[in-house]
Amino acid sequence: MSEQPIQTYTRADDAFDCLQTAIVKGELEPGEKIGELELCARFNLTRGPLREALGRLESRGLLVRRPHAGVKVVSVSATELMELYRVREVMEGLAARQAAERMTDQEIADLLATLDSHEQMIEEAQGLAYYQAEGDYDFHYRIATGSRNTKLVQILLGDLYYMVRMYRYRLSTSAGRPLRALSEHRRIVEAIAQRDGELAEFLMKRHINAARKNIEKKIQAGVLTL
Amino acid sequence: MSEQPIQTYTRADDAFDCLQTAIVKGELEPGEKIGELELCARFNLTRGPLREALGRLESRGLLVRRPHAGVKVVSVSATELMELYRVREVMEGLAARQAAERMTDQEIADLLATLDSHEQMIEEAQGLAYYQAEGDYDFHYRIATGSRNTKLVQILLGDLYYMVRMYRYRLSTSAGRPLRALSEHRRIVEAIAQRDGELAEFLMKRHINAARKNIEKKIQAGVLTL
DNA sequence: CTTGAATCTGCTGTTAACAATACACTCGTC
DNA sequence: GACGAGTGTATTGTTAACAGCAGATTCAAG
Repeated sequence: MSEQPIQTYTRADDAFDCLQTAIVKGELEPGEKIGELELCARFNLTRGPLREALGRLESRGLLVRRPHAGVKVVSVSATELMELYRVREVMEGLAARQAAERMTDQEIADLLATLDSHEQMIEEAQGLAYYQAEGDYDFHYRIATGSRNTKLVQILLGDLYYMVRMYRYRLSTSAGRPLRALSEHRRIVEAIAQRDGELAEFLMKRHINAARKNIEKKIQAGVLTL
Repeated sequence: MSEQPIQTYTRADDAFDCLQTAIVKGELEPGEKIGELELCARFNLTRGPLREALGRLESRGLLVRRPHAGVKVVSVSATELMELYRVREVMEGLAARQAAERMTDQEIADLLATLDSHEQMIEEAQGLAYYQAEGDYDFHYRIATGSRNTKLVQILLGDLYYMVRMYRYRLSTSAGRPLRALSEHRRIVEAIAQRDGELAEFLMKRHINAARKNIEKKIQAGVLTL
C-alpha cells in the first residue's frame, strides 16, 4: 500500500516555488531588475536549476526576460489588471457551471463547511484582510478543482490566481466587501447544490465582476498606485 | 529608426520552438517517452538549453515530466479534449466581445480580406485540410490579438492553440464543415464590424461549440482514436 | 519454473568553468 | 562643455564534466 509515487522534488521545483511565493508576497518588487547570482545567494541554489525555474516563471507570465539583459518581475498596469479580471470572469463562470454538474455531494458539503469557517474568520478578525487573501482564494480554488476540467484548473490555479494574489497583497481590503462577498459565495454554493449550472455560472460571473468594479473604484480613488 | 530591439534569440528559444512544432506536428508521438540526449542529437543542441525548453513546455502542459524518469509528450484523452474546447468557448467568446470593442477599422478590413482569401483556398483545394489547419487558426489568431487583452492573448495563443493544433494534425477534416465554418466566421466579423460585442461573443461561442460537437461525433464514430 | 532481491547500467539532476553579449564608463573630438 | 565612439567589465548564455536516483537485468533461492 501507500503506492503514492512519492513525488520526489527537484531543486528546480524548490526554486520555482520560492521565487513564485517571493514574487506573490512582494519580496521582489515589480519592475525590479534582479541578477541571477543574487537570487542564487538568496535562495541557496546554483544557476542551473535557477535558470530552469526562471524559464517556467517567464512562461507563466510572472517574469519578463530580455536576452543578456536580465530578468525583471512583471509589472502589471491598472488596465491589465482589469483585463485579468475579465478573463477570470468567464473562466470561473465556466468552472462554477461545471462544478455544479460534477462535484460530489461530499465536496459540496465540505464547501459549505468552509464557508462557515470563513464567516467565523470575518467575525473574529472584525475581519478583512485574511478573508480576502486566503479564504476567498480557498473558495475559488475548490470550485476550480470541482470542475474536473484539467486545462481549466491548470490555467486558473497555475496562471491567474498567483497574479491575482500578487496584487491582493498590496491591496488593503475595503470594509464592506468581505461580508458581501461571503453572501455571494453562499448563493453560488446554493446554486451548485441544486445542480443549477446555469445559475451558478451567472452568479459567479457577477461575483467576479463586482470584485473587479471594487478594485477599479479604488484605483480611481488613488488608493492603489501600481 | 528601425528601433526594433532586434529580439535576439537564444538557443533555449530555438529549442522551445523546435520542440513545440515537433510535438504539434506529431513528430513526437503522444505518450512517447523521450530521452534528453536523444533530443539533443535530433535538434543539434546541448542539454542546458534543452532542459530550459523542457521546463517551459512542461509548464505549458505539452509535456509531463517525472523526476529521474524522463519526459513524455502529453497524451490527452477524448474527454480532456472536449474540456479544452469548453475553455476555448468562453475564452474566445470574450476575445470576440473585446475585439468588437477595440479592433481598428483597418484591422477589421484586413480580417474581411483574410476571409476572402480563405474562401479561395477552400474552392481551390476542393478544400478541406488546409483551411481547417491554417486558415481557421489565422482567423482565431487575429481575433485574439484584436482583443488587446494581454493575458487572454497569452493563454489562447500560448497554451490552447498549440494543443488544439496538435490534434488538428491527425484529424481528417469532415467534408461539409469548412464551408459552414467560413460562413460562421463571416457572421462573427460582421458583428465585430457593427461593434456589437454581445452578438460577436454569442456567435463565437456557438461557433466553437459546433466545432466541439463535430469532433465529438467523430470520436464516437471511431474516426479519431486518441 | 517462478519469484525475489541485489547489482548494474543508463539516464536525469546538478555543479562549475568557459564564451559571448549588453551596459557603463572613459576618452577623444567637435 | 556636449556628444559620440571605443573599450572594459560584469552578467548572461552555453558547454562539459560530476553525482545520484530509477528501472532493468541477472542471479539465486524456493
